[in-house]
Amino acid sequence: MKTNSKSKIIIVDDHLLFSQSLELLIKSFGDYEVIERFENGKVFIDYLEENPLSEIDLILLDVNMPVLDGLSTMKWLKENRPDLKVIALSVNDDDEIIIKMITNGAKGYLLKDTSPEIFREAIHCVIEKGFYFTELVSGMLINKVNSDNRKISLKEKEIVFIKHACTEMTYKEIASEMCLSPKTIDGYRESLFDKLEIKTRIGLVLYAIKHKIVFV
Amino acid sequence: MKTNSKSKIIIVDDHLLFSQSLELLIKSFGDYEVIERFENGKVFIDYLEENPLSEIDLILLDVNMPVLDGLSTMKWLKENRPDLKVIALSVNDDDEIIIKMITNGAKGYLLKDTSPEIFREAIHCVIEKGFYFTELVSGMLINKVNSDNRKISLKEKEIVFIKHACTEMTYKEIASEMCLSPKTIDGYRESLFDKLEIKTRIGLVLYAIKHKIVFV
DNA sequence: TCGGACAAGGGGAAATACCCCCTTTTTTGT
DNA sequence: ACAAAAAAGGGGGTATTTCCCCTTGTCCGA
Repeated sequence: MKTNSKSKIIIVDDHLLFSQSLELLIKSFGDYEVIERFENGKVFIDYLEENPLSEIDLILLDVNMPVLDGLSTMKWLKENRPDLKVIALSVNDDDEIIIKMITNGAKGYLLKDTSPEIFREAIHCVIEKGFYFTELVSGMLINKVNSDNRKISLKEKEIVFIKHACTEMTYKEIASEMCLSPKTIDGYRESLFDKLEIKTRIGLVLYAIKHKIVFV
Repeated sequence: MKTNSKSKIIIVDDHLLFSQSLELLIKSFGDYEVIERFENGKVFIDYLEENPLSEIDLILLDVNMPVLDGLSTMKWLKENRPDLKVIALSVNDDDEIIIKMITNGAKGYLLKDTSPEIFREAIHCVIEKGFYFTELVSGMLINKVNSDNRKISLKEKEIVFIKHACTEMTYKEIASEMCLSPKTIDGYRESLFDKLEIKTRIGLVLYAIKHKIVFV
């Protein structure tokens, strides 16, 4: 039956203007229909759990959303519904997040300034062939597998310390806040300086902001 | 003739998916037509200069764009075409930028997660009555006029110093970089701490990033 | 000629950065 | 199952940097 019925698409995006408009754009292509729209990952997952048998050919998933964001949603899908095909949509071309979305199973990653023609081709491609990657994304994948293998993994305590370090508290104050001796805090500091290749607390703050450990 | 012809709208947004989709949404309302779309302020202004007589009822202006952003475009419009009505569209509800867009003549400010119904009402309102402000924006305006009158103005040297302070250089190194005595730098530091109500260099870094003096 | 900005400096307390050291628990490899 | 190896927490001491207050001169515009 699939050959003569339209492909079923779901949109998950908190920008209502965008998601409703996008539905119209997709409709105008003629080959697809938007069966549902959700404004964050949470309500989308709720829907999937209540309707496990609903037929879905493609999911258009926004990366930046409140409540449950694109990456977390992607992780849930990888775990629970790896059968579903997802194209991630985003305004930013941040290396990290693109890699993460793809390693968690996204079949495509499009920026929102993509032209409607390419968008249409990507939808077609993913539904028919299973994937679609732009040059931007392919290039990034090649770069990443070649170079960035030494992954810096931060432990929970370190993250907490970094967040505190991004305030005007002194280390002593941070220590008492975290119920640890100032010496332990000094140990965290030193090992982080070493690990992150920085020399001052300023460097730590810049690192934290760049890697979205803290928000400004 | 205006009463029985559709209102003419222009969209300026670099997200092609959004802008093309939005055109469809606006068309679906029935009362409006999108006569042009541009992907940044620069090409839009070029168009205005070449077609100074084109009839435009409303401009939907994205705030975050490459080449020439929403605010700069708004300033140009205030200077050169104050007759044109603009609704600013944005994903972020940053106080500063909202205030700036409005003080530069925007007749409305909508977040992109606005519902299509409110969007439609806003368009209607601005074309007919001249303005439309959501509660978010009104509340912000009231807050701002009441509280934030003391403007913090930074001098060029101070800006340069702040940029250097947002690196791992010591104050001594900054001094030699700026060809000043460490003690002069110390003076800059102290007066800034005072002015910006901060207590540590960390606070200065956070301030600089928050106010986009430096970028991460 | 007064005030105010800018530049420079002295002295000192506090915080930060950088050493080398120790014990206890947890994890891991085989 | 057991030893080896990390990881987590704490300690002493020192050098450097940051932070703070207070003074001196100069130049410039009102």
